Amino acid sequence: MSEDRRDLYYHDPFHDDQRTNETLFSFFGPNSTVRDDSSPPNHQRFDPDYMGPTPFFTGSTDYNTFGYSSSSSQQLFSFQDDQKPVMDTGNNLLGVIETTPVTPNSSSIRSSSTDDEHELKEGKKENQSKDIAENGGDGSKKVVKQNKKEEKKKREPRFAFMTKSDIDHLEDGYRWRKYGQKAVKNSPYPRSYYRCTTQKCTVKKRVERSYQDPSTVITTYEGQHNHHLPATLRGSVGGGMLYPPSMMAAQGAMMTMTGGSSFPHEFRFYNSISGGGDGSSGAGGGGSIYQQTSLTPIQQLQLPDYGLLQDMVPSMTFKQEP
DNA sequence: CGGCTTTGACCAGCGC
DNA sequence: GCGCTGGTCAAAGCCG
Repeated sequence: MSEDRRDLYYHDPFHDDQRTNETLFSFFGPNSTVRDDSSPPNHQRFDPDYMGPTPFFTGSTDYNTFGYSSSSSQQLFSFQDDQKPVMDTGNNLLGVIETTPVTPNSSSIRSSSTDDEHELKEGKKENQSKDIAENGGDGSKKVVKQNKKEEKKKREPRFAFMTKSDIDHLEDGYRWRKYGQKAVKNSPYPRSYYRCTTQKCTVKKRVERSYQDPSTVITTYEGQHNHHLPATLRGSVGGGMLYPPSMMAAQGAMMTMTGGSSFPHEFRFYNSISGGGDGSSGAGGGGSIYQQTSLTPIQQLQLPDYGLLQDMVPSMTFKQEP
């Protein structure tokens, strides 16, 4: 990994409070004023029935809803166009969603180029393994290499999500299996690798804590779920549970980046007000109560090519700051 | 006992 | 070509 890469990732001061708050973060719709309680009827979309056969990440719902299961109150997310060159940070769209309870000073934003090439490796490696397996173990290396190159072009949609949380692995309604952990260069915090436990679901996520802001957890989702939420978790959803922003936002991101159905022109945030609990057992206890909270788009950063973004996400309207 | 985490080893890409 | 780094594998152990 080059220093440049890391710089791209960490360069923007995560706690830069000096940025304008006026920048329109158009993910939230043309008028960009994130909706609040005066929400449309479908704001009960946490109802598993509402979710219906459409899992998060599949991009068939009309818009996103956030749930939140941790004590954190702020999220930062970025969309990444995996069809673009690795170093093209211009394809990263970032924003901060700040909920009402959060301290205003904590608003921040950063560039998150993340490591596109890593997912290339992932894809290649995974496919390589598959190829080997399918070829009887010592299959043709040529075939493997060829497939590598082919795979290099294919990338799963990714969505980086930053959350202020004491909890590393936020509940998001899906079941994950940790398959690796690596120390991250220049960071005291390791990066954990998770895979969706559902068979044939290739969604992965990386979770790491920002070394610059240990209170911030960076979650990167990769791929799209091809299944429903786990029944047990879904059940708890109906019981007043919520999904943390990670998944909800990611879902919206996926919808967007993959050119799925209409992009949510509003984000709704459900803020946990669980009664004194740690809030981390979002999918489990069912004791948490979620309060709908309006979101305020804070700012956008590094959107050098709005035309490109528009192409990427035709269902959205991007506005450039003067 | 099944599912999950841990952890060291291995592999591949990239920069020098 | 070599070393560094990130990502994955897989065996071992843990836990409910």
